Amino acid sequence: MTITEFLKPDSWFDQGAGPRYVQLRRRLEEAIHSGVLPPNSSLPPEREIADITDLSRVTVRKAMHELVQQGAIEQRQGSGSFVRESTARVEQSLSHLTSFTEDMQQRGLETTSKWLERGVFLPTEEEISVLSLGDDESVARIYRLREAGGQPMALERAALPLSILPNPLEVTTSLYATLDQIGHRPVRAIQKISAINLESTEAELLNVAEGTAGLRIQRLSFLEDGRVAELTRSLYRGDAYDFVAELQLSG
Amino acid sequence: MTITEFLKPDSWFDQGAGPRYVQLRRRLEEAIHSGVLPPNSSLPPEREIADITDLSRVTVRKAMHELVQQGAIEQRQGSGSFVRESTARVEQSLSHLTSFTEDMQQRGLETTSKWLERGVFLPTEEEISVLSLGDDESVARIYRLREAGGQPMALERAALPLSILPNPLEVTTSLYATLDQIGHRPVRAIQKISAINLESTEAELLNVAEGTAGLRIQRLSFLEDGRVAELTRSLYRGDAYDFVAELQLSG
DNA sequence: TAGTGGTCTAGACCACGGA
DNA sequence: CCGTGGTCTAGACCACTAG
Repeated sequence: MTITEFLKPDSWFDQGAGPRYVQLRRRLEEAIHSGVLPPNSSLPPEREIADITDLSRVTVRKAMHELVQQGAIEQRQGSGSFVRESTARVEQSLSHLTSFTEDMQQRGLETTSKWLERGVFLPTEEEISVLSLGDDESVARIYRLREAGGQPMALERAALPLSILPNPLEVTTSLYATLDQIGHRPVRAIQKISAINLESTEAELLNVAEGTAGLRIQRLSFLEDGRVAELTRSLYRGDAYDFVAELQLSG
Repeated sequence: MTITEFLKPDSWFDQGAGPRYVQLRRRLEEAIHSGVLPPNSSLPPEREIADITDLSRVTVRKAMHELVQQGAIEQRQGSGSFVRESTARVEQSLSHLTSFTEDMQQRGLETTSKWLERGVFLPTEEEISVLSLGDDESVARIYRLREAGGQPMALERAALPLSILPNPLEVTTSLYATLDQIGHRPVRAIQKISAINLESTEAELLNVAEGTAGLRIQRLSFLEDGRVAELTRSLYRGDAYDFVAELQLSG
């Protein structure tokens, strides 16, 4: 069964069964799940789908846009539309304070970082108050794209007082390993997790479609002596990450 | 400054500064953040915006669709487009096992439930294995839309062995309160959190746009004696919920 | 250079909501 | 009833990719 045959509208298109783009999207989902369109295979060009199904290209695009947003397919300008391989999900604990690099190493995944910003900067109002910075105290900032197993996984933007991390350029792979070396490894953190639709810039860096759901995480971590060590805001790919927490009945 | 003046394209539209729908979306975001369009105010009709900006309605719709997806505005067929009130975010702990109802009560929010399914059913394969059901053992299922302070907050689908909850119809508000009464309150749980784009059915129930980011949570909870008490899959509104976890350095 | 997805238009009809 | 958003079309041009 070729996809061209599979899309011939006589067999599935039902006048009056809801919007046509919804029906087409469902049909394409079926094709993917049934194996008519295996992972990494290419879909017919939009114009051809429009032709086969007797729909306009705008309508076809609307159906495909939803699949892109779901993460089911990927569109590359000038090249075509392709079924995405479902990426293996990675789990991260929400009770143990671990380092991304160390965490991934334990799973046997290579990690790399693309540096987007790294250095010493004038702090924002928020950083001054959250990190308890003194007057004229600068802040170390590290902004990077973290990848594991060749896949972009998260955007991480960390801010630390210079008293904790005097030289941000020392950080090459693991921030926590660097902090450990200079005796400033955090022992406790508060983390806030929410879901957002990724905006275009971020989505592009993470190699997902604009509007894809991601996890936004704000972490505030503390040294043993109670000093704030780090304020980090991260965006994780929703399709690649699960956070796992263990809960106890509160006394 | 009226919104009509604010949208006159002479002042902001820049030929060659990216797609027009992006420029229009940005301009509308500005209008909302600057107060030209206060919360709950109505936007001009799509056709009128198209007229003012000298764009086609399709392009205007594309810009507005993104705002809908961001949760910035809301469109009501036959009525119009409106600026959404930013809903206060609710925080839920990821270290203490609490009940939704009790949690909200503590914040002074009234909770209500819309029952979508409640009763005794034949278990799925997954339920049999996860809940350790015996042959011919049925399962109690509770599926409901949870609201707090008049706002839909989450969709919750719980499955419990009948040995834990013999009569699901007893559950009127708080599942955990009911379990407490019959001596089956869970003391521990494992929770898995991920981000997804909400599909149309779910989005509609939660009163957000299709494709909006939501938090998917799977919770497996246990009684004191180690028996599995409950398998719950929930979808939380991403714009209304933050999950908060406290992390410790793992030994 | 040919073929792909990305953007954009003008115009049509439908479905729903409120006066 | 009218005005709103929702769906849909045919056709155009641009931007990018690959052979």
